[in-house]
Amino acid sequence: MFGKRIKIKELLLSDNVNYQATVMGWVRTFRNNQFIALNDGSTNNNIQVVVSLGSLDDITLKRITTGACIKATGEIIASLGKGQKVELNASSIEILGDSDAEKFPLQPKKHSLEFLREIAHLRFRTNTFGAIFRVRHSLAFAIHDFFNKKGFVYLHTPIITASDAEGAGEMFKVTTLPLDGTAPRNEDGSINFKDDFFGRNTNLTVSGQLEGELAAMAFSDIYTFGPTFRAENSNTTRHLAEFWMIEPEMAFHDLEDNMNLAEEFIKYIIRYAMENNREDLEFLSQRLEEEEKQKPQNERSELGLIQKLDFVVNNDFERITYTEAIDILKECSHNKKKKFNYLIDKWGIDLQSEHERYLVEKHFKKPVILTNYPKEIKAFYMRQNDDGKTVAAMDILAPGIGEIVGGSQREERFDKLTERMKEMHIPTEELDWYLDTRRFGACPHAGFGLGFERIVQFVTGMGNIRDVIPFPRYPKSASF
RNA sequence: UCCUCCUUAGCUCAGUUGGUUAGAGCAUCUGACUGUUAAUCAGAGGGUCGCCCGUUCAAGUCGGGCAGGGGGAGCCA
Repeated sequence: MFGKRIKIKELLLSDNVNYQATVMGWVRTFRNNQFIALNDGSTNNNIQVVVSLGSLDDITLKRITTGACIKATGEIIASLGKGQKVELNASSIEILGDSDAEKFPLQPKKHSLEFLREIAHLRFRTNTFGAIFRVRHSLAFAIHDFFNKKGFVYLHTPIITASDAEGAGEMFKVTTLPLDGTAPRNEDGSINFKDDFFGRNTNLTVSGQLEGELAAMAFSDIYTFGPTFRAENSNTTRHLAEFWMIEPEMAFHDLEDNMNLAEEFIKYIIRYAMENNREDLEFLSQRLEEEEKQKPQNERSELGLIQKLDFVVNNDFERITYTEAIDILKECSHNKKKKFNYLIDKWGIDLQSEHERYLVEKHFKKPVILTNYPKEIKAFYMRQNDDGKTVAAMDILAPGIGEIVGGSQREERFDKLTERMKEMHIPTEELDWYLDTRRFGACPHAGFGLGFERIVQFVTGMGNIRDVIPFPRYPKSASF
């Protein structure tokens, strides 16, 4: 049996000393030919492995380099130095994997996030990315935990879909037809998919919502949590071509129920990370603080990362309607002084990110839930309000990130839904299976979608979404 | 896709009005030292200045194009 070792997290958690232990991990630094800072990914903290002078031959000593993988056995003792409570006094050290110091790109120094993105396969071995991906794990776990406790069914919606009418964005095509121009064609010149693998045009999913609604009409409460694909040419710090999305769908919920659940959900998963990843968040908080010091005073955020999360968890989100938001924006001095690139003049326009940021970061200084948008700027499936102008939509806007959740009460009335689909040129025949939910036992229901990487960004304080997913996919980039 | 900035050693960056042999810190290698905390000290190696074209007696430096990257915008989660 090889794996008989103690994880560094467990070892550091206890103050016990004077016992034999074996640790395995990767060398972060090797100081003084004597002190190894060893990390195994279980925690951001390293165990100090002490090699007593003359106890190792020179050849082995030379192989203890940054990045090398080693197994160390010895006695855990109270540290003779400052900076750590306990350390391992090595009686034997075995090199499990060498790491050529001249070639290993990670050095015991600060690297830029841009450089680390180019070596994403190795960046897990840094403090920052170790912390990020442990937090990401905790958030993912907390999501399942939250819904499971509430009796939701975890639904796996298809990744390959035949419908391209979801309207959520450009889609990636899925096909086994040849790309050399010899694919079969219809008379009008378009590709004939009859002989394609699925016998029809298929794409990667942009949302599992429509399928989620089908299941909610049987289980009452379901959620999806899986990868989603958008072929948009988006080059920003908050968009990916492949990202993970959480989409709960609840029967017997109206817009208010929906908002309540979304707010409770966000607070739950943040709280979970704060309770289970304290050290990682403290590290990330410190990292952010140092990054902020580079910025001019007026651009720095008022709260530190942990303070910000504390605040979000302990305060109610602000809830206002689209109409109220327009009034606030129209009357604010920022608008009157013409400081917006897009000035707010009339009801009905879509809010730009500068407006959302103003509301969240300047006006309310907390997460904001915006409701009841004009129907013209929202999707076909959102429930029409009695005013004939708005739909029961809600977006949750978070400081620094912008839109983090988009949701709505769904239009359960068959006639209203099909009418709206026709107005918006959504082919009803292609979504006939979806309309069956309205034909057979329809009920008021609601749901929302939450971009997983966006919440990971929010909790870790990372500015670029490409740094919170292990191997980011975006235009012109699909390495690893 | 649009706007804008950037690209010089393995990494982070200096490099003056265009002018002789392009620098620093860290990393790496060699040696010294040994209870260090990104150890310290001494020495050494390391460059097609992103690529192509142009202006000029002369280009890391000026102009154009291309590529890659950052930030912002749009689309959205």
